[in-house]
Amino acid sequence: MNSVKTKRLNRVLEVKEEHPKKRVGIVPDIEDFRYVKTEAQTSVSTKRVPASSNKSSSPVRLEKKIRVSSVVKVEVAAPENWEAVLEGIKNIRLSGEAPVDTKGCEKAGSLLPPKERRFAVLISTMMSSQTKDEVTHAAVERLGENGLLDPDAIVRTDEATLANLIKPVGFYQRKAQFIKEASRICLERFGGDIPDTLTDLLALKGVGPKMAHLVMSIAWKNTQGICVDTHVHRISNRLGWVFREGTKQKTTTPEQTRMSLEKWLPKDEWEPINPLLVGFGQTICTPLRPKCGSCGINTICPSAFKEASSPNPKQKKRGLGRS
DNA sequence: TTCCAGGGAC
DNA sequence: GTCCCCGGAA
Repeated sequence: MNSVKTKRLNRVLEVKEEHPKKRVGIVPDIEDFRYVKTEAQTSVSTKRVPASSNKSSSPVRLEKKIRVSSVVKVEVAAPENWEAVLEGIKNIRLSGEAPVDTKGCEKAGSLLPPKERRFAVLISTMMSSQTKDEVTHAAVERLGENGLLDPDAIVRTDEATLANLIKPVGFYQRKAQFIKEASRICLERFGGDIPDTLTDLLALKGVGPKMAHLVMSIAWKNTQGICVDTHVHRISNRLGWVFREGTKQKTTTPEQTRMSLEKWLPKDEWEPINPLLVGFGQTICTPLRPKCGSCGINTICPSAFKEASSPNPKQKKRGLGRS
């Protein structure tokens, strides 16, 4: 067991040594955009830029600005028992079906040639947030039937038509707009293919860290980071797997969770951890009233029965009126 | 009726 | 950090 820890530390040290800490490029079109080769921390912000020199009628334009900054990875010991916990969750997942198992994005365009398949994965991913997998899948099918799993065709389709086609997916109007714009960028800057780096994916509106990592994994088979969604975020905290930088406090955002997890979780677990925890979160480790009683790791989980089936203690006030 | 999810805009 | 987008689930 000591060997495990040693191995882990060696691994981390390795990362530390190869850390180049260099700026390697500036992406055109986006002002003041710098990134480093070693992705480690991603922040996304928007910036106001004058739309054009002299059009008083047009408002300022917003550019999405991404900065991937490097941080020195420190030696972080893996959580006690993490292997047993992970193993336990894997066993739980083997014995039951979870919605995530009847997948979505992974299967998108699986019959298509590589480039077309990648595009289908991107579009599928962009549509999938807050949307059941079956609904996303159906929308992808509908696009395919209409010859619209193709950036060129999408660019030539008007937004309302596109929105109508994908309609049952969540936020379809907004997504139609983002998908059209992403298609244009794929054509203009990537020869009709999808971006193959995290940074370029993040530059697409409608693609945030969660989806960007998912696309890198699925479309390019090149896992750059952990795809952290609400389930991974919640469960990692319940397990005591993640902490805010330099503290022992829980993380408060999925991005903090991602960085904290990546510090110690072996890389070959990065891709499978998402479907694993998502399914676990859908069936057992639910946001509200987790089913600790029937959870196979309730003897080793630090949060077992801690927030059990008591009535929702949340008393966060919503905006009750106007001021 | 309220809550919730990724991401954008502010 | 807060609201908004849609619609389904609690």
